[in-house]
Amino acid sequence: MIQDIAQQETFFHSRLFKGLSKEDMQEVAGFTKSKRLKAGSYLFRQHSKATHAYTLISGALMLERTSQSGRRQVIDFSHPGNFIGITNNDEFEFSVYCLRDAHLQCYVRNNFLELADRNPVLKNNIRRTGSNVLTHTLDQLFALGQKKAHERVCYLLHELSLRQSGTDRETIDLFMNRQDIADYLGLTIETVSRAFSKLKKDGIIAVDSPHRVRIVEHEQLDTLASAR
Amino acid sequence: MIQDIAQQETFFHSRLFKGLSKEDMQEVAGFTKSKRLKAGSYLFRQHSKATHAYTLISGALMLERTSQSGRRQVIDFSHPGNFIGITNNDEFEFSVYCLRDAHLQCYVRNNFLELADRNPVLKNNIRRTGSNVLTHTLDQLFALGQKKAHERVCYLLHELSLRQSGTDRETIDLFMNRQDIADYLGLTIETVSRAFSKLKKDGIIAVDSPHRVRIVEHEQLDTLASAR
DNA sequence: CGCGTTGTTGACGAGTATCAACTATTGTGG
DNA sequence: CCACAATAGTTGATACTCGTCAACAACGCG
Repeated sequence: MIQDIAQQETFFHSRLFKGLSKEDMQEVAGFTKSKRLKAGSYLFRQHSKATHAYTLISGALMLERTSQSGRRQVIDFSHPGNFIGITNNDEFEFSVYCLRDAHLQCYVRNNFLELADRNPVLKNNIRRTGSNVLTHTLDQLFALGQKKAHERVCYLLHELSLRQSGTDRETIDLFMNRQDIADYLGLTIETVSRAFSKLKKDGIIAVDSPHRVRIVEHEQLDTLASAR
Repeated sequence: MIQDIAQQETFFHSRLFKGLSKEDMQEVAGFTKSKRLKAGSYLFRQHSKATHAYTLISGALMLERTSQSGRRQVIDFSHPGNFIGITNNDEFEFSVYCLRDAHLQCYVRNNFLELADRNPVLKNNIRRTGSNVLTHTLDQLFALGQKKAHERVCYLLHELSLRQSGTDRETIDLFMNRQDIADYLGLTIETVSRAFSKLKKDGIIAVDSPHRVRIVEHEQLDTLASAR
């Protein structure tokens, strides 16, 4: 119950709707549906028609892209509050996989865009969200092109630390597995594992369990994350 | 003179203005200026105000991004016909450097966006162009994350082959230097050089001069370009 | 023609992938 | 709730790729 209120807050305070009036929000509510998604299923697939857009209320998602030869590149991980499905194309350019049982707000794309046409605030918010996708991808590009394995892992931990909800920036909940991390950072699972071991040995992080990591030396982690 | 006609053609047949009426084009012309840029100078810098947008008529540009630590990631190379400066943000997320004396069409951003608001065709074209930037970046991400040095070089050659104007898909004009290629592919100049040598030895390309390469085995090149 | 810049090649070492064995964790049925 | 199996993660040995440093070659320009 307390969690449900927190979830609603996440919805209304999402960057996407920041600055919208009560009336606007009611119109949004008119073409919005709630959706539950089980971990292990897909929200939508690469190349499917982009009929809807989504806000993640709770749970965790993963954006991935598969090449012709079947190899996967993980593009991003989604936290509550994130907006998914803003695409300039009519088709999605990636698949969205559910890592943890999720609750989403689901908007009809055409209604959404139409409202955005009339509402400069929303329009601007959407534009900025889209821009952030590109900025993020460019940062990732830099990480893959320039950084070493353990620096890439720091980059991920730094990102997760900033984005996860709640006030605790130290304890990081790794809701993805090692293969997902590897495919995100352009590494193998073994190298990712070794990177964690190295960071642990150097006293920068503490690994409580494979999916629960604490940042011990935040500054050193940040330095490594933005190295090169 | 003949070249000038060709350049005009490039402007009017640009994907950006595809499907626009004569009247629309006249309005576009109203807030459009011609601009010449010397090789070695910047069209605009990262973080500068995005007041204008551009179409490249002739010459060659390079999109790059610099990290806090001063390291450079080349994002893309621009050919005649390409649209530059579509950004969701108010600031540019990258710098644009002129590799070869360029002729550009230069639009006032606000007028441009305002017309786009009224004109669904143009709006759609802009949206698609923006989408292509993301798609391209995602492809590059995949290349950096998954491919080997010589495969990345093939990926670049394949791209250049597809995009360069003219009918000759075999002879490739490398208007950037080895450092630019290295920073685009996340490699060092030595590795890039060795990759060219290997492809030459394997009979896939012929290197007429450092900036002039012929594709001998197109199929093999494509296979390597899309490997993994 | 000499000089600076750009590109190539070689030797070597650091870093990452691969293969394999092992350990920890999670899930399932009794 | 436990035992066991299946899955996920870690560690070690080794090979290969790529980066680094250094020398050399080719090109462009005054």
